[in-house]
Amino acid sequence: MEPLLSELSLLRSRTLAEAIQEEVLRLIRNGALRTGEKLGEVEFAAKLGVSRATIREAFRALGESGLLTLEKNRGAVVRVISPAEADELYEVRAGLDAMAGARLAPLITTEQLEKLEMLLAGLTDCASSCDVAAYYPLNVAFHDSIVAMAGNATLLRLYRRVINLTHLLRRTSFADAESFAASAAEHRAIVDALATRDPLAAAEAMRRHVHAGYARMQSGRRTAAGADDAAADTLVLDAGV
Amino acid sequence: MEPLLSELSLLRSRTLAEAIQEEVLRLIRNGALRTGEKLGEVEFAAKLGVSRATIREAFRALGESGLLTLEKNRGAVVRVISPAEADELYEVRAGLDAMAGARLAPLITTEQLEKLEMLLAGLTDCASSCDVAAYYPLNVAFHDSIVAMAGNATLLRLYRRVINLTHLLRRTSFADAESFAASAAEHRAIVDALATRDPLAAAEAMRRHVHAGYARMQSGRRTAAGADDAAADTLVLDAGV
DNA sequence: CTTGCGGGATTGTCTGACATCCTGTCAATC
DNA sequence: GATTGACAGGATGTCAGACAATCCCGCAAG
Repeated sequence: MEPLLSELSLLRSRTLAEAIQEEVLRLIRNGALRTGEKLGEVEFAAKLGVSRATIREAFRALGESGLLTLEKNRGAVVRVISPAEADELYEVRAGLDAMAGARLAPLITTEQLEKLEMLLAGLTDCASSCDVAAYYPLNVAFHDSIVAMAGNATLLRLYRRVINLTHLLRRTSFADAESFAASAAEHRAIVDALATRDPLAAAEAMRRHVHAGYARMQSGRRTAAGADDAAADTLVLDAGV
Repeated sequence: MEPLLSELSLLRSRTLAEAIQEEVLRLIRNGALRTGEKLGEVEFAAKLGVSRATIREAFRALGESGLLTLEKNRGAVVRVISPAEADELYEVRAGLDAMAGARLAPLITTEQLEKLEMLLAGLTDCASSCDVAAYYPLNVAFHDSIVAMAGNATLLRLYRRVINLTHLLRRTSFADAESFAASAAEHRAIVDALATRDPLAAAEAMRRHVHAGYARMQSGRRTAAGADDAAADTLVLDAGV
């Protein structure tokens, strides 16, 4: 974790606790920290080269954001999300995405449509070459862009919070070209609906995509059950939502 | 063994920082802390009888929750919400309420309907007697109950976060019986729509109510502009949303 | 009026300390 | 053998104090 320190000393505009907060989020996102894992204060402080007080500030913020579970006298663990909570999470996410779609559709500009088309082109490229590793960040950017374009910063904040929580779910990639194609088609449908400028159509396209993606993720996990080895753990990919 | 546990369990399960967090929220809610007010660490630590470290943990969590704005080397201030952000906030709230309504309508039980009817009866009582002080908490309870009944804990968490943010807005009460009546009618419409068990109708009733309530709040503030004296500051009431 | 310059106040961060609580172990007991 | 009790070790909750970096404000100079 030496690279963190060099980065920290360079970023004077951020507080140490904030930097650590982001670092933990990064560690969760890329799978270095896994669900249920315990984060000892002294251990973490030593590893990151900061004091316990700073670590505790970061942990408390992460607890408030829902990424960590803090229990008194028992420390912090990476939050465990039950299947039921995952359902809830994706239902809420579908609702937020639908909101963004409904808001954006009537106001979307041609530049924004072009940007989405560009992202979509990248997505279909990755899909056709089955490059799952490249697909994931593009997919995240695609959805984040739509919500950001909706022009409601409060909505964007909530959306990103929910997205961060979804990173706590063990992500499974779809190896089959079929799922790739379905995901790509849904993305296409979203952009088309936005181009129509019809709020309801855009909202529905978004909602359908999230639900379908979640369903793909669940079926993917179901088929991948048992093959839960180290390779699967380092595989950090989304379900094509 | 119950009596002892009541006090002990509170201290055992709650950390000092968490208690302070709630205390600050309470102070914001009842108007003791006003928007834009600065919270000095040492001052607050002395006032609450805790150390700076604990205060900083609480402040960081509150910053993450959006109630405080933390700027490096500049301290914490109660977040200031611009009119544009207020618009965003209520739009998001309308969306969340609509989600809850849509989810609850098909599954609502008769007991739940009865509870809502009871809350509604209390609301109309307060409305007819123009008891604004009693109206506010009932109103909050009414809406919170609906979202809680929706059975999506994640949604409820997000909803409460948004509601907490709305507490940062200077609330203005409607003195006129007209607004009272409108609010009561909308609540009636919500319960009726839920009783229908039609998701779309319930969602629309919720959404309309939030938007109408926000409009009432804005018009109330507009007419109350200028009469912005101490009495108005201590008046902690909602806009009948 | 603007600019530049202290100096006090506040924040960021660390160290060290101590009481309390949790956890795992091991022996005593039933 | 399972349950209980006691105990040591480690982790957390909270505090006090320290110090550098930074901000803020007033005042003098231009």
